[in-house]
Amino acid sequence: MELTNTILSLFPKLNDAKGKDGINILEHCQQMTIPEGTTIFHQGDQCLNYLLVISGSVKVITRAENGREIVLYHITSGGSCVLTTSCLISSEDYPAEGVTETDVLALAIPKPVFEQYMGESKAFRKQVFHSYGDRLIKLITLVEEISFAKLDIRLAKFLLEHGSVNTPIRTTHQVLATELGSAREVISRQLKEFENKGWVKLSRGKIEITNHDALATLLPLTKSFK
Amino acid sequence: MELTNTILSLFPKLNDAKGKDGINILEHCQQMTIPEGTTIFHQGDQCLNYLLVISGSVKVITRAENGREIVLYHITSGGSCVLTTSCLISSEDYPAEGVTETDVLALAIPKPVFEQYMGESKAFRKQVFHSYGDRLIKLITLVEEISFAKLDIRLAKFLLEHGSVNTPIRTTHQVLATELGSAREVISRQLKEFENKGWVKLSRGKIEITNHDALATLLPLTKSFK
DNA sequence: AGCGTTAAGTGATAATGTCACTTAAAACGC
DNA sequence: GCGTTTTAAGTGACATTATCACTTAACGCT
Repeated sequence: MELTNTILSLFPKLNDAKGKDGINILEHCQQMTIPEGTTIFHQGDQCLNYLLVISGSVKVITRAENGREIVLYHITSGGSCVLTTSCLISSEDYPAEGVTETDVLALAIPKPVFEQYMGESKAFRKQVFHSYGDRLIKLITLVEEISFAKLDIRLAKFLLEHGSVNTPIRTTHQVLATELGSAREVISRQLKEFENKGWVKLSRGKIEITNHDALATLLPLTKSFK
Repeated sequence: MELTNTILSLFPKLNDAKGKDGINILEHCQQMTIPEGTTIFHQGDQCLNYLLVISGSVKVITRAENGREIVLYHITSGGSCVLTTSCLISSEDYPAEGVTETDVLALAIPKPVFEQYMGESKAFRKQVFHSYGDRLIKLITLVEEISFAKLDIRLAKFLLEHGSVNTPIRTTHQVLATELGSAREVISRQLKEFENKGWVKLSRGKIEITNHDALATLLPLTKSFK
């Protein structure tokens, strides 16, 4: 079946995730389609499924009292929601909120099935742990960037990762600010500076990169940039 | 045995962590004593054991190129090092460094034993997952605090959590700066302000809280403060 | 074309970080 | 005990980022 192949290419480990009964875990999953803009979890929620994202994107954010937000990470094709997983087990409150950024196709593994396969399939455990490790590393990298990296550098990095000379970035300054944990005005000013230098061209809801190399010279030649 | 009881009181789940052979996981562990100031892991290390901390404290930090550091979290009695665990499985580079802050007594579970019990003991899995969830939540909270909370509030919170009117805090401004991801000068000035208001009394290497309630009024009445 | 909505710009000010120092306290060596 | 070294803390000037209270501009709709 076509979908099954897609799933297996995204989560190769699942292929080997067979229980004692020899039944592949995929037989116990349920597909879900979630429309854009849905809050799939927020602080204090209980969670009854282990979620694997087949297509689309979920952003995980945390919010300050004054309404400022910061994106912690995105869950895209092949990712799983470790935060809800952790809540499957530890049931602590988690201080974050997950919102679909696009329509999302996900695979839901019910809690009892999840627990069964965690015990029975080493491959499945590996899959789950891998996701955890990824998130931890992403979060640590985020802390590092927020604490140490200057905003112009982080902004340049974001622009280069999300656009190029002939593919403009379609987003608002507000979204960028949330993505980088800054304030809209700060982003606007920084972008304006880039524009004054002739590195980008701005218009409402759109940022065009006009000088890729100049932007790239801002970036440090370190681990954090690939 | 006395030590075993200590261990079990710290990690109650381990008591139930028996393999198929009925042998408790504790039989396969090895005790380690690690002197203060030892770097137990740093970026790129491989790790061959799952580490449980029995006594003492390990700080996990990340460092900027310019030498500034920030403490990500501490592993104390009853904690385990999920970062090395994640590297037990996923073997990605982790962007952090672990240093013992005191002499540390730890239990090392060799990788094969770890994997065996992960498969065989639900209790052990719970224990491991719980640690993971804790860390994720701590890191998310840290991101939130760094991004949104003002420094005076974070500093006040730290002071109240680590000292009281008759138990002064013995530490340097530099250590505090690292703990809060700020710069020494900023901490010094902020502390000086507190001193001018009569809330604390400063001397070299020591901070005495003289007005607990005044400090406490800075803190917001939210989730992040208990 | 006019209106409401959303995106972006602006100036003033506050908070925090950075740099290049100075000053002061403790620790060490003899 | 006293000078020397090391470490901790203080200081002023300046850069960066955040916040606030707006204004201006672009777009989508009827």
